[in-house]
Amino acid sequence: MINRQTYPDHVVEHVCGLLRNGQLQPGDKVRESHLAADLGVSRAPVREAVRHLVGEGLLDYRPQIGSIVAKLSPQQIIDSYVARGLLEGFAIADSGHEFSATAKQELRQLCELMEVSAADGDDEALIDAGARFHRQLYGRTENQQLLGNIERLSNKLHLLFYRHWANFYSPDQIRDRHQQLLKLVFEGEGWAVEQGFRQHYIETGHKVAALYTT
Amino acid sequence: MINRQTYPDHVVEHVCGLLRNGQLQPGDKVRESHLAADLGVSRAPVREAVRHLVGEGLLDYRPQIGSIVAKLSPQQIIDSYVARGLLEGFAIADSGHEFSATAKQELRQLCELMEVSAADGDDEALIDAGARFHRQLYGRTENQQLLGNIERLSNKLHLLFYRHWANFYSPDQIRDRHQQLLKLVFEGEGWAVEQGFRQHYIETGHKVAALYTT
DNA sequence: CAAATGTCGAATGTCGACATTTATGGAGGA
DNA sequence: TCCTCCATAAATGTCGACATTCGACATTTG
Repeated sequence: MINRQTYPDHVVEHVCGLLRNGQLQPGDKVRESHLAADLGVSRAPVREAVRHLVGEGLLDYRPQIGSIVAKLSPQQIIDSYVARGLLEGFAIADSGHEFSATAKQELRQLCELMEVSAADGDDEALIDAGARFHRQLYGRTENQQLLGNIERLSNKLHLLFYRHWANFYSPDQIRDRHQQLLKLVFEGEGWAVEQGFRQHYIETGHKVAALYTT
Repeated sequence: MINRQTYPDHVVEHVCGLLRNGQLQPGDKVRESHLAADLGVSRAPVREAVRHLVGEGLLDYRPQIGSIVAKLSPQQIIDSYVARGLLEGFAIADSGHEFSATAKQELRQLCELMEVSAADGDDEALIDAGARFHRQLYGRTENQQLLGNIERLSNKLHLLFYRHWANFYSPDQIRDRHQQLLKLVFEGEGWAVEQGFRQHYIETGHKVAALYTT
């Protein structure tokens, strides 16, 4: 058995699941005892999982009080997307090797898939295609340190906000925006690539943040 | 009491202290029982502290085996410094407000202080001045998300490698390198600032990594 | 003699219980 | 009616103990 699955991992998965299906929403209290009871384990592994999620930025934690699902302010939302644009843009611009023809083809197909999914109103497929699109790009970096940071941030934003960004643009716009990014990437001008992705995420960040200015 | 000091915090401080004074070195095993015994607490808070340090990247962890002080490969060292240059450069270039005259003055004095400390062979003062120099720069960002990432990375590199970088350059070079960075920052060309800091850390990263190619 | 195997000690993984702190809700008084 | 205070309940913080797993050494076998 290569990767031994310990209890804390299960708990983390469980909480992520609750976040995904909306049973846990930003601001909700996360009670260790409840998680422990639900999963039939003691609080020790649950505490580890919770502390892990706190480290990931998915939960906010205050000693003696407990933890709640992270509730980012509009500014924090923007900041997070800015940071992601910075990291992803650099990762892509910095990854040395060329794209194979099949890799380019795949990425272009993902743009089409996004448009089709959006047109069909299949948010899940759209979001999944988007995630794959971006991961195929930033995943090319050989800088594992960078990759880890990107994935942490990506996962956090995905779990907290994935519900929303499907509705910001028309199917056409979604395809065009991502095709434009691809054009920058394939042309290979580092600085332009970085600027492009920064802008891409700044815009998304502002749109998401606008939903939380109540 | 604003910030309640819990046991795990003490343990984290303790481990960081051991890293600072060299009693813990990369690759050393970190035993929960020993830490618990040394600090007179049970293993529960120790485990939390260890998991926290794992999240910070200071410890490597393998289930059922335990954790060791992170032992970065030369490539990982370079990657980490590249990431830091990326984050710090952007944070500085992106921070909007101008420098006050006193702020500029303070930064220039830190350059001088670094030179003097290096000339005196006072590594501790040199390292401290360097840390303050960089923190005064990147700390100007209002992007808390970014700041958190920078400080995590900064702290990690500091604790793992602070012993070395004092010896890479002559006192003159140290002062000149940092004065050059200041010049870029004060002139305010965003892209040049980012490039400058990236280069600064790439060079440092390669020098540190070279020490670990045994 | 080398390699595989069995055994033992030690460290981690998990548990249940207790101590401490916080939040809640009601009783009492202004 | 509203505020204050206190009592109660519930959640977190910590502890000690047990179960399980890993690593190392001694032993056996080819």
